[in-house]
Amino acid sequence: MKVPFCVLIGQFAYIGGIYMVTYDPRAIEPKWREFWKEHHMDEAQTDSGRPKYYCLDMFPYPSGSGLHVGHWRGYVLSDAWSRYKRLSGYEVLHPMGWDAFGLPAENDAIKKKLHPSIGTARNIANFKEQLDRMGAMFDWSREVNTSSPEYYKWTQWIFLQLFKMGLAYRKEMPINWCPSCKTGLANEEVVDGACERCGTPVTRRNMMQWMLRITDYADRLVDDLDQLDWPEKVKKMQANWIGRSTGARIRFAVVGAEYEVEVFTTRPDTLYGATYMVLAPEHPLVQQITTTEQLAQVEAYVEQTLGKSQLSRQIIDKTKTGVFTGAYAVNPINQEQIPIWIADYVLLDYGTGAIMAVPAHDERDFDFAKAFGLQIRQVIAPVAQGSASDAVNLSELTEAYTGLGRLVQSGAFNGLTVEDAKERIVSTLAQKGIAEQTVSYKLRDWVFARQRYWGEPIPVVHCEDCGIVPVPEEDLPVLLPEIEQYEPTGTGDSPLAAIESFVNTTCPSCKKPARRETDTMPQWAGSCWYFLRFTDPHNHEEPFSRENVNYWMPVDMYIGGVEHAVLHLLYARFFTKALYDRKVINFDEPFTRLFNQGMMTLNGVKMSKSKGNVVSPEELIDRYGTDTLRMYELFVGPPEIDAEWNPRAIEGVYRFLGKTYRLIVESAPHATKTASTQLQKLRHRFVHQLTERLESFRFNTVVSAFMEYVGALQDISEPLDRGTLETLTVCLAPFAPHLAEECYRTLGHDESVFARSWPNVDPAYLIDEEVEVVVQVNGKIRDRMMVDRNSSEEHIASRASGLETLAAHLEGKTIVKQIYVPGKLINFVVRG
RNA sequence: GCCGGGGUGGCGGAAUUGGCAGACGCUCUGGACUUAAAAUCCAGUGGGGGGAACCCCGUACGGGUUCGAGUCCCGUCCUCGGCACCA
Repeated sequence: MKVPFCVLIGQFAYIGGIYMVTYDPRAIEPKWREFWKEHHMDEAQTDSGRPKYYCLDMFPYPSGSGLHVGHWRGYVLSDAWSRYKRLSGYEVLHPMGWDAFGLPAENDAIKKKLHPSIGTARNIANFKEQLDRMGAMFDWSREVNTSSPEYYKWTQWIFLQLFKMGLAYRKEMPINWCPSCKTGLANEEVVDGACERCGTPVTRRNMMQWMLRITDYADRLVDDLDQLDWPEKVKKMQANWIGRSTGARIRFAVVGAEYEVEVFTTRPDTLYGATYMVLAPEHPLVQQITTTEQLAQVEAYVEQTLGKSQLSRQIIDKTKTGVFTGAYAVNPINQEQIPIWIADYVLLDYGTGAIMAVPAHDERDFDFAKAFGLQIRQVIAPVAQGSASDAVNLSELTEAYTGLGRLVQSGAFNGLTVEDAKERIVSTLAQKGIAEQTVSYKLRDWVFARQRYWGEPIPVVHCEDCGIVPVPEEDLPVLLPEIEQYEPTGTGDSPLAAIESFVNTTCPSCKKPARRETDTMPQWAGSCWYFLRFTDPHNHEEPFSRENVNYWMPVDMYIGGVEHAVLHLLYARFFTKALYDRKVINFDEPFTRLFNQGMMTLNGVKMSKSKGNVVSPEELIDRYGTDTLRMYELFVGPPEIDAEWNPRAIEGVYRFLGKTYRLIVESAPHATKTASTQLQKLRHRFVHQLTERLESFRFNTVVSAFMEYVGALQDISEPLDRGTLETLTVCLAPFAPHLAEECYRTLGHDESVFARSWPNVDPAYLIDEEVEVVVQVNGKIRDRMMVDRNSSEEHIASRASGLETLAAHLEGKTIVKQIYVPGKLINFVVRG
């Protein structure tokens, strides 16, 4: 077999006797990454005079498995957007860092018997190299690492501010406990009753816990969502999570005792229909009101409930169980005596942990009443639609009626609408001091402590005399000790509790011996404020200077996965609001705009190392180059939608870039100075369309716009002009930056293509003198014709109706109507 | 159960305000170049009918509004997320 004669000379290949331009990304890409680095092009300046733009990626947890093409999606998006913003005249801050504390590093360390900081450092180095090959414009001079003492010193500082504001407190309470991770969890970390991280069903465990009073901010966290340019879906998820509902607290006296049972209800209008009450089994009143006859049964039931996991209590089995306490309460509206039950469908930590049960108008109460033969009394009658009277329809209920209507069997309140009755009944009771309007939330305070090693030590000291004493700010950071044994103890104590040299200290206040807090902060702590640190990452005096933080913040564009819709994004908003209240910063929302990129799937499943379906970028880069992979990631589908990896389709993008490169390089030597009208029109239309698609984040169609334009340029026989070639090059720069730099030099420039600015559109070129008008009969297209842009409707109608192609459709019929959409369409409506 | 997103060729997807459905890419077929291949280029590619010009059907399904519906309204099915005994 003969070896073909092929020599590469720069960008030209000599193949079989002719010179051909070849696109060889391997020869192009590394040198431009060097060039950008050398010229510090990725670093954001505060004194450039350009308006600031802060574009942020959700920083990664540096896992051992590295990046796959799914991770690329968000990073490519943010990089293309950042570069576009830069070309559009902004000074762009686009930093990157590491969310480096957390369980996987710790578990991995235990397995490999290697300190977590070592594995973490190695993973970070690997991630950084991978990100580097992406050609992304990250400002590495601002890199942060949440597990470094220089960083977590300030995480601890922020904790102290929260403590001083009364937002951090300790409380003994049952918390979610993951038996596998051997640590407490926040509510947000429990998914379907199981640990979000490892899937083990969580149990309840009574523990003294550090808590953050996020519920104090519930109203602001939900109200301020309105001002954010976020996906509606995410805003709704947060609002649902916070779960604000307005209702009333009503107190019922217990018969023959001094106790009162307070309930929360959103339906005070149904008070006459309350036929029994239910307390959560853990409710403190249970022991006091239970009669001796019922004691054994009640105690057994309480024990049974406490033994149930959250999973089986709330998710698997919703059949109603419960026990009568033997006690009765007095309904304050009609003095009726109703039995008090306990049942596990009432949760201790929502509302007051007790309810008035209205089986006729609540599905759960209905099920319970049916199961235990309790009375069901209808007090709301649906009002037939269109009926003006308040005619009632009192039929036997087969299910709870939860709709609107008017009150019946409700004494003086009969006939009122549900809405009116809610107010009237509460105000009636309020006058006697036994009820008031109130608001309840699903959001709970945040369990802010983990019993693990690899996290920020909580900077407080326990002193026998002074109680809980914060570590003085000047003594921060409280360093995580270098230790040999960091296995979780499982006893509820952190591994730090076993380190005498760490635990034993002196009280900052009275100087007597004292013990350090040994719990660490949850993984979310560091990510609650990293976006602030990026604005001033090397500050040793404070977490950030006011000047810098207020200059760059808030983040203008935040890009990341939707999996953080509630957790991280809610916590970060809470920290921001608290710091705003502490007057540390002058804004109270961190992320003005949020974009959630879709996942990358393979065989319909989310790409992940554990599922064994990852596609690694490395070999793709070797084969096609970074620019091709970048553009493919954008082309694969709408950026917010999950996309299936298609190994074939990347070829198309590669072909396109090769074509583009050849077009520019081959045309450059004989590019004309001036452009024909045709080329001008093509160019301005292209830029117009491109910009529009870009601004609306339709990146997949951005790539098509390039393909169409380059295709059109190839079809043109005349030589291309400089303006066309340069515009195309500049426009390509955000997406295929290496290729754009290369082409820009070929076009004779010495400086970076990013010194240019995004091209303007001259609207004059968007208008055609001749336009195509679609000709329809009864809405069906029968022909099209070219007409002068300024033609009158009469002219167009007469020309169109005379078209040969229309004859058959108009013959023997009368035109009863004519619709004309200027410059677009004429439609004849015919009859007969 | 509740809340949200989505259903368009063989495939990924376009169609921004109701106005040419299927842009762009992949796949496949044919052709050019080549001793041959790769690469590249050209043509075709929703279904059906016809020799042809053309005609009919077609955006999950069933209705409706409209001169005109992928787009708006009502109902149904499927699918993917989120929440889930939150009173």
